[in-house]
Amino acid sequence: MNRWLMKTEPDCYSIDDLEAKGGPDIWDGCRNYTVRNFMRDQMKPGDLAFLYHSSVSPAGIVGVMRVTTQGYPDPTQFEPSHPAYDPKSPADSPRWYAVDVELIERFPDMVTLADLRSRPELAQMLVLQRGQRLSVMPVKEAEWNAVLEIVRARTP
DNA sequence: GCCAACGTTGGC
DNA sequence: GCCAACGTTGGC
Repeated sequence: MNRWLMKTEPDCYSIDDLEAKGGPDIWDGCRNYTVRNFMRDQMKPGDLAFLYHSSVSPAGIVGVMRVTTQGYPDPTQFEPSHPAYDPKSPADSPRWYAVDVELIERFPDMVTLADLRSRPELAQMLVLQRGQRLSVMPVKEAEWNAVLEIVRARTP
């Protein structure tokens, strides 16, 4: 099982939207080749992912999701009205991929970037690295557990 | 709104 | 295939 961190701007799609869905929803719109490769080649049903809210203050992790599908072609790349429409993506060889995810835990409080940076054991976590912009990135098991420890320590 | 970092594009 | 210009991300 792999572990991931998946970023979204909550103004666009938030944990509230996923919770309101009441089940799996598509994680679409990613237009970066490294992320595409993760989704197409490495993400599997049963993988877990932190749900991260970016471009808000503070930014941070707000919950845990489970991946419910393998990667499959992102339908939004073929929708001219969609902001992430890609007219150059061949229909017979789609360029962009999506997965489905479901919410399995909503944290009582966001684990903010400042919270993460306060933990020496998370110093190497990718989301904390300078210039790191991937919207989907792998998380090491030890890092995963350390984040959950922060959450559990707050929840008697 | 600033700006560092990095990905993508396109001319050559 | 190089690399300068440009665009985007995303924290601050």
